[in-house]
Amino acid sequence: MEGKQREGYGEDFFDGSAEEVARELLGSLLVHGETSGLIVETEAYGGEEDPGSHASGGPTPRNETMYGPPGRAYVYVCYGIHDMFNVVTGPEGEAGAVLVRALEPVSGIGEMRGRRGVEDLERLASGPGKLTEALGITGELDGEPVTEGRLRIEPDEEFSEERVGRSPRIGLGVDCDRRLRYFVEGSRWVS
DNA sequence: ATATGGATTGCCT
DNA sequence: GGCAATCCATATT
Repeated sequence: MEGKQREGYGEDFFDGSAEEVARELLGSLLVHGETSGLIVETEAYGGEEDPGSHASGGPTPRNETMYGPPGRAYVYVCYGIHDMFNVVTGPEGEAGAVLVRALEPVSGIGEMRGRRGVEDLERLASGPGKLTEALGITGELDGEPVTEGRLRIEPDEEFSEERVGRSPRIGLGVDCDRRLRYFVEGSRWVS
């Protein structure tokens, strides 16, 4: 055998609820070109019943990707400056997504440093806007599958329950009770 | 047609 | 710790 390529997840992996997928994505590898990082922090966003979700007001041109098939990238601009990377979850027709908030840099670190203009490893991808800049992810990738192609999510590490921390989601003016943020406890790479 | 406010970051005091 | 930067979808007139 040669050219052994790591298997990515299938579309069915992302077909569950945003909460399930958010938990399961911890320890997966996010890959774009030569650059990649281990996912150490995520947040779950639901559909119309979730006041913190972009889909809380029903379908609009902006959030239409969230209603599409699972396993696609949902990328949008925040504060007019930063791109945010999410993966669509749940069945087509139902809105749901998981926001990836932080990565542990794995490969292409020189390229990431160049894009970020930062040397410090801990500041390379420890935040939702930082990791998209580090990996070169932009709105152009909105709707792209992460199961195949240039942008992929692959299985890598597994974190046991006691290593997984939870907290309310960050930066929302609503829903400060539910703990829909998942992160690797004690990781240096969390935002 | 115009006004508002973010799923943030980095630089300032 | 506080706040400006900066774009566009969405709400309001």
